[in-house]
Amino acid sequence: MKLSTKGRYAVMAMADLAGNSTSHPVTLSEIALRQGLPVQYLEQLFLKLRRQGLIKSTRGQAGGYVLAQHAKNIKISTIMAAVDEPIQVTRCTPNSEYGCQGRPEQCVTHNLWEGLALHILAYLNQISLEDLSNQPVRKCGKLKPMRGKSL
Amino acid sequence: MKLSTKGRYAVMAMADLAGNSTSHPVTLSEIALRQGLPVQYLEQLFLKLRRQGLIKSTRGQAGGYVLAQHAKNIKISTIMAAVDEPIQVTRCTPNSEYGCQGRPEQCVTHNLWEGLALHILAYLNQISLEDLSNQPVRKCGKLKPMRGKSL
DNA sequence: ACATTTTCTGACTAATTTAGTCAAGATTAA
DNA sequence: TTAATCTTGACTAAATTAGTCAGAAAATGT
Repeated sequence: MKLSTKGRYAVMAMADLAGNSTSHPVTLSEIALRQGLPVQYLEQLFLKLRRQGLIKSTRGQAGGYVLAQHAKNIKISTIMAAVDEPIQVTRCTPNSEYGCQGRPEQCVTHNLWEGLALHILAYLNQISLEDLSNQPVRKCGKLKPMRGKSL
Repeated sequence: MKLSTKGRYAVMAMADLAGNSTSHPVTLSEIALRQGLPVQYLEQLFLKLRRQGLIKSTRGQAGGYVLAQHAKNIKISTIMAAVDEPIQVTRCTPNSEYGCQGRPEQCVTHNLWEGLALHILAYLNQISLEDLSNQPVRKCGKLKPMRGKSL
């Protein structure tokens, strides 16, 4: 059960954008530098984010990217979906070679995985970019779970 | 965010074992047949499950595998861990090339991913093999979320 | 007009992971 | 002994990941 860099980088970059693009557009190289990510990989991701209407771009000098919506309204789940990071815990399609092709007795675990996927989605859908910015800065590695809307 | 077949197959096979090994050991080929999984792949998985003390094996004729503990006490999270299916949503190690190497300001998303991992683990840790067996049989594809301890 | 900065886009690729297969041995029961 | 079964490591084809490369297009400053 892994999260690929695609999803992780996208959220990192969007969080950066949320915090820094308030007055003027932010360039990819700025973000790449601040977050320590490869620029040319970000280009790919931002293309998708723009096509999904999450960000707006300005070309040329003094250009860059800005959020297309208020940070409060952009959910983590939306970002993940935009860069093709699906929450995929079952391969129970009608045509799959293995799995429960219409054989309900083989499907004991199906509900388990479906439930897990719903669980994850609900979690990511409840947290917005704004929530990320508002949390207290904390050293990496020394993690204590938060109360309430636990990040 | 994907679940690999390793974790999925392991849970499927263990659930099968829980339901069928009450009176006598169950062979891998039986499980493979019932669940529609490749035998030789299951061998690999069962090796790990045995080494982690989740199942017991008997060799020779009439041999096979049995649960080493009561189904009630075997949590899904334990099975996943046993076959090396870690819940990995961050790569925030001290030596990673990208990520937040001691730079706390770059770590806005860290708590998010840690929280997600905890969330997933809690979910998988709350469900036992017995829970899987006790749920009502239901056609694959027609899924309605359950109440209470939602599978 | 021109140079510079920036986004935009598709094609390509090396490394890793996944999802197995293959082959040979060890152990036990009949 | 023979057949069934687990045990184990080595191997591999295919897919995915995580990028890189190259160049076009657009906007801006001089």
